[in-house]
Amino acid sequence: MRPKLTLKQIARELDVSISTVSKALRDSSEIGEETKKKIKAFAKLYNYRPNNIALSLKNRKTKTIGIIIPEIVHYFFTTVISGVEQVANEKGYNVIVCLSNNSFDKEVLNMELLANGSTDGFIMSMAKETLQKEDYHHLTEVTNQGMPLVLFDRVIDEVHCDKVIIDDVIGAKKAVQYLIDKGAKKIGLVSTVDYVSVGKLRTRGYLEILRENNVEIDENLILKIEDMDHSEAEIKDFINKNDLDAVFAVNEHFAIHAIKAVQEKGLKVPDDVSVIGFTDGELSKRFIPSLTTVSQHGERMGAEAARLLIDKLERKPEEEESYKTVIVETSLIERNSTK
Amino acid sequence: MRPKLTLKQIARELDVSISTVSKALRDSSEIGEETKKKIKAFAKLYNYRPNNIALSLKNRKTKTIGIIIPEIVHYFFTTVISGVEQVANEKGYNVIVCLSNNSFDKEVLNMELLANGSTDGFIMSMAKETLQKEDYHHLTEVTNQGMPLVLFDRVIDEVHCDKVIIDDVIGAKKAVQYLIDKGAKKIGLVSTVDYVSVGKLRTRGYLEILRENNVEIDENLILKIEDMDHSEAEIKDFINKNDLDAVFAVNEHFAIHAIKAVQEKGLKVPDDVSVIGFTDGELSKRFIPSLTTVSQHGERMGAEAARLLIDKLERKPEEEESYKTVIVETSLIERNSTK
DNA sequence: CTATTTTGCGAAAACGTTTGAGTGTTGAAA
DNA sequence: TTTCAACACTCAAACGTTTTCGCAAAATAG
Repeated sequence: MRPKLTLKQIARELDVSISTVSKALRDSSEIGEETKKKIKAFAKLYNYRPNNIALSLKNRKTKTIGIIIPEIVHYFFTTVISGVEQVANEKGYNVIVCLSNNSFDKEVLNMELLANGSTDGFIMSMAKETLQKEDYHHLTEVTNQGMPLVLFDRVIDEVHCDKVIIDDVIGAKKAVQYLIDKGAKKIGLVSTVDYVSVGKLRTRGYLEILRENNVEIDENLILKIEDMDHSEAEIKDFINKNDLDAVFAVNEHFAIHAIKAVQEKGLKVPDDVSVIGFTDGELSKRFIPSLTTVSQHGERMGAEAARLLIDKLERKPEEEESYKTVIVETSLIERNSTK
Repeated sequence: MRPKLTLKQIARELDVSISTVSKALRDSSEIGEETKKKIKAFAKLYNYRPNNIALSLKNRKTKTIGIIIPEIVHYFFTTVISGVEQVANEKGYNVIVCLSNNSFDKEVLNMELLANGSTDGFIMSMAKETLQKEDYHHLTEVTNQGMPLVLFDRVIDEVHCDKVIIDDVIGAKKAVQYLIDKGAKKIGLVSTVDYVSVGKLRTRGYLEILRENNVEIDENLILKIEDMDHSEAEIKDFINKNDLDAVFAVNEHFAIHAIKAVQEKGLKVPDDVSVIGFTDGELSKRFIPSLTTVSQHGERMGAEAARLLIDKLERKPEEEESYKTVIVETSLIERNSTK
């Protein structure tokens, strides 16, 4: 076992000072050609690599981006990570992923941990519990310390920072308009409770577009799922009770449960009932019938978020502070669950 | 903007020395009660948190685990990460995730990056390209430096380290035996090329169990997919050419393509043809028909890997070195793609 | 009232790096 | 011969911690 080589060891070995070694390796003009050559050869031979921790301490930056997401076993978030990673690596940044498991406490803990020197900035999507509590002190805390923060997907107005979101309202409108255009009259909505901002916004899009098309709004056609664990039963019940032409579900999960429920009711998708989901994940592509969905382009969101964060990190201090909100367009992907 | 508080600043503010502050906060008996109280109150008021980077440098350990995986947009890997995360956090460790995108170069780069002080050890699954190249110098490099490494899923014998694998052979045998028990005579295999070790092992299980049951092996019933991008067409062709009772696919992806192909051929799953997959992902659960699969228990694998790694990290230096290979049992999950 | 112990605190080194300032030697110009 | 610049290098401080050691002053013992 050979421990890591340090400048000090090289210096001792070659009988020069530590600074000489450092300067030689950084090709400083202060050091003579002979010495440089010797030191570089030695460093190469023994595969010297500077210690990142020491560099971070010295430079007071880590070249690392922290991502905090509610859960990783979730297609959308992994595509976002993928997008962040690509841009980050391109620009010489590293990525740390932490999970909040949708818990407020763990989110706070993770932020504090990473904020104490581990990362230069944050990209995050807020935990459900945090949204419920409306306690954002940990976010303002880090921004007050001068650490840039980019929020994506689940964002809130109260926190001042860069944001990357999709046009949830427009996305929902696109979907429902599409159903209306196909002749649907009774369009059901399967959404989440309102403190989940995406649920709220998509619901708004649904309501707005119905109004714009002069379709009367029937509260009975709107289902708001509180508890994910019982979503299947609730959706089944909802589908059975109502006689729908079409269903707009705010996520994949709800969409396929709706399809199952329709099929179990003895009806066909898309012949009797059309179903549209939100989020373009594995399931949507592979399910049979494959799902027509509003695609969120997670990878693009991640890339945008990374770009925003790195811009902030590399901004000259004299430049003026300003916060942007980037809206990544959604697109409707037609597949076989609608006709 | 208020920058992070340091010991030095507290010391200056309260007119004591840095060491006094440090000791007071660590509740050393060297410091008088009065002074301790004063310093602690100040630190609490201004929310002092020690700088992790400085601590890492001082202690020469980071309390961070690096995970390197081929891709993150992949259910199995995310479950593993989830498992690692749980155990790591329990034991006070942080997790850094890096992606190799199945590229050898990126894998090497990531390892070097993380090895230079960022992490105390590695948990990884090797990139496909690395397996092809059979170049493991980056792995031996880090282990030589005394950094513990735990390999999971895609492992190789040449590297000496802890490993977490599933009993691929036994898993495959379980699946195929199940098909035989159900009366299948002509059982097709959809596998990968042999340098992907899991493909090789699952193929071996298939062959062994056929032999044990005195079923003659027909090479025509074995398909080895080289190029994932053309897997769909290849599988379709394979299904059309052969008149099978059942199909054993080495992953979800292949399994659902097999189901599609069977259906497009005008046959029914599971009535005419049974299909079993490997890996229990979202697709398997939600596909219709839902897939009977061999579950890999990714979360359990991640947890085991984390435990092995942390054991190594916290091992006293005098304890003897030894490498374990933990085999996580697979289990057959019966769903609707077999009868 | 001296001698010794205890108490309370500070100085300094260390982790590995970078960098501005300082130093000694050489060689050439004045 | 003096002066000065150029060269090639070293010193030391800094980043934020922890920890060993040393040293006063106060408290106790004799």
